[in-house]
Amino acid sequence: MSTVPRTMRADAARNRERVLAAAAAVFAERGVDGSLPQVAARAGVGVATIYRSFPTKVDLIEALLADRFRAFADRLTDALGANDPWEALLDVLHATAAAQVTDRVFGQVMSEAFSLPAVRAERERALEALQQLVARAQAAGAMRGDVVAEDVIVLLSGLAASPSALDRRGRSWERQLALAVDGLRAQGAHPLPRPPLSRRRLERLTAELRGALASCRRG
Amino acid sequence: MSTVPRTMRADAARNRERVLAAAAAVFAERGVDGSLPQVAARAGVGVATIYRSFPTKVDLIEALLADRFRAFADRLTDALGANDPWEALLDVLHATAAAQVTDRVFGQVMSEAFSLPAVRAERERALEALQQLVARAQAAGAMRGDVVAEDVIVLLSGLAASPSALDRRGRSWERQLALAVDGLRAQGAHPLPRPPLSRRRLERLTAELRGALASCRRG
DNA sequence: CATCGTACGGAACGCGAGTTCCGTTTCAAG
DNA sequence: CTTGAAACGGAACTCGCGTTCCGTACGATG
Repeated sequence: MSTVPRTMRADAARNRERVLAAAAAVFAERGVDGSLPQVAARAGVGVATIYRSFPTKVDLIEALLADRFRAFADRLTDALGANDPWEALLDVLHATAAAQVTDRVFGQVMSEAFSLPAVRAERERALEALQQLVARAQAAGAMRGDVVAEDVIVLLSGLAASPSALDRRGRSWERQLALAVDGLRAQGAHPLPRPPLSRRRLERLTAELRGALASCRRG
Repeated sequence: MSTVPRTMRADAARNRERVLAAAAAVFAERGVDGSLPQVAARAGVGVATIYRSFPTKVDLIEALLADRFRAFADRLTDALGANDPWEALLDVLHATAAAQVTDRVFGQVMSEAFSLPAVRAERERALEALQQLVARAQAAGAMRGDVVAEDVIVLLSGLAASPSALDRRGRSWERQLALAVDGLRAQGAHPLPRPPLSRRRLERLTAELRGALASCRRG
């Protein structure tokens, strides 16, 4: 009867990192449509090696997304300590949009995989910080009073999915963000029709938006 | 030597219409991810029958999209005759967003396939009418002066790709549209960074956005 | 250095897509 | 009604995906 080794073998650990790095690059460029053969080739590894660390493609993507959502939540939490909550919110929106443009899979996840189990904890943390930040920006009089955190999430999702998100060089997503931000200001706001998407409904809708990840689970 | 028949056979014409109707339904619901087996089943027809009218899947989709873009261009052209250009623009935006929510493939095409050859003519017509309408709304003082027609297209694309577009029942896309529209008003506008996407670059970016249609061409 | 078992790469599997082939059916002209 | 061509449906082909299998190689232990 052999003892169970407590640590991974050296080559296994090394390959796990290689796979993660390659996956980050491939999914950043191609989004969830990036394929495991592509990841394996980029990592200089066989496909089966991926499966030794990640049971399915979705697990691999979730591992990457957890990081992105954690950074998002961290930015929001940090912003809560700022003097000017509105300006702090704008900074977070800019930084997050920039991350979405750089990382296509993160841009997609905002609208597609918002409900992935692995990112649930970070998503909750992010939403709660965002709610507080929105409330403070509204209390400061800079932000219109009739928007909620979910509206901001939907806004970011749309921004990431629009053509301007692909314009890395021209950065025209900054222009679209500025346009959208002007719609969030208290100054000159017109009443909004319809109630906002509830958090629960937002999760349900994002779960069915685009079949890419869902069909992975099926197959 | 036989004479070439000038008209289609009766059953062929009937099946062509059935295929178009089924394709409209399937692609409206599933977007470009709808499959030809689904269309064939819905039309009560074999897959090969589709290919007798449409050489490839993309040709079938383009046939549907030409209609949608024509309606878009028509709405814009009609709006040019209105008394209040700003209100007329808002009506067009609302009607178009509603069409995108109802027809998922039309929503996707705004952001994915703006550059399809078959819709080129209608797209040009739509853009030119939109440019005029924007100019008039700006001249009337209701619309901010630093936006261009391409900004509006990008805005619609983002709206169609956001989770709120799936909320058919709650119609929360109307809320997001109202939010975006407030960003287009002259009142309280803040200067925009970056130049807008040029029409050419917009076409190029939408051509590569999401590989769904592009990969059809490849395969 | 020997050896045991973990981790390896690449071939193979199943699936569903878009597309094509082919024997059969159906339309319509004579 | 006959008959030839056009159109039919569904099987079959190719492709790439996610996933699994298996003989081989190599890192860790004594």
